[in-house]
Amino acid sequence: MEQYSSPLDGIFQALADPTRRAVLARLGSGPASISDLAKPFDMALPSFMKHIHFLEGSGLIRTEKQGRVRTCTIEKAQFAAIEAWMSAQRALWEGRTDRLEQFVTSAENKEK
Amino acid sequence: MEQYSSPLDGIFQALADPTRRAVLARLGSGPASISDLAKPFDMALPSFMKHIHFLEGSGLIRTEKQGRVRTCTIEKAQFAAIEAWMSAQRALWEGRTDRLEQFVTSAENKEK
DNA sequence: GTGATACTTAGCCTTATGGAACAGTATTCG
DNA sequence: CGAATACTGTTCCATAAGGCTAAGTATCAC
Repeated sequence: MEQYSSPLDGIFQALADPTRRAVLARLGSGPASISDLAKPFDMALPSFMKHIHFLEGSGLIRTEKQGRVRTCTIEKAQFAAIEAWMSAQRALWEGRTDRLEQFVTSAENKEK
Repeated sequence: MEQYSSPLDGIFQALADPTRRAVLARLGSGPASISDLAKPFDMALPSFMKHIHFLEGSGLIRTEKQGRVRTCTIEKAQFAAIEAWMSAQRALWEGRTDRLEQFVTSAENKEK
């Protein structure tokens, strides 16, 4: 039924893990390499890399490799999707039916 | 059943599924029974119930049974946790180091 | 050129998730 | 009472998530 899922699926899924939220918090204060990001975590590098790939797949970060170092940067624009969903949700329970709500809820309906 | 290191784990995980987001959207305009909520979905009721339990476990909804009908209500207060995390995140990349950021990021650290 | 560094790739394992079916319980209706 | 309604409990299944090792590749430092 839901063959085409919303970007929100990946975004919220990415945020559901404390390791990934911590990475985002770290990247909030500027780009960093994989190994710098991994340092605080008691985790094997390939396991950590899965989190990075997940974050990149959700669009919340962007990565670029130069030489042997891959640098990760936060993708602030993607956070707008969360704000939009939150706004639409609030609009619903505040009984508002404005343009933003119409836009976002119709986008949600297309998920199914 | 669900053991999370932070309430945010459960909240974001709950939001990561389109069925559950649709349920929240529906509940935004007022409480509803399980079967009313389930109607739009092409899904067996026990499967649907898992989503309801998940939402209840995350604190995003509250349910109460009267007679044979269980009524679900959205728990708006829980959405504040998301807003708080978003604010903290924005504060980080805007270079602010105010009280809110201090509070929320220290709460995040306690997750581990 | 050798060795250290910084990822990558590829398996493997365990648990969680999202779905199903089927049977059961408890209310409410006629 | 008996039947329909509204969940609820149980079990099963396939796939994804999150962790691990071990081994591979590509730079960079000397």
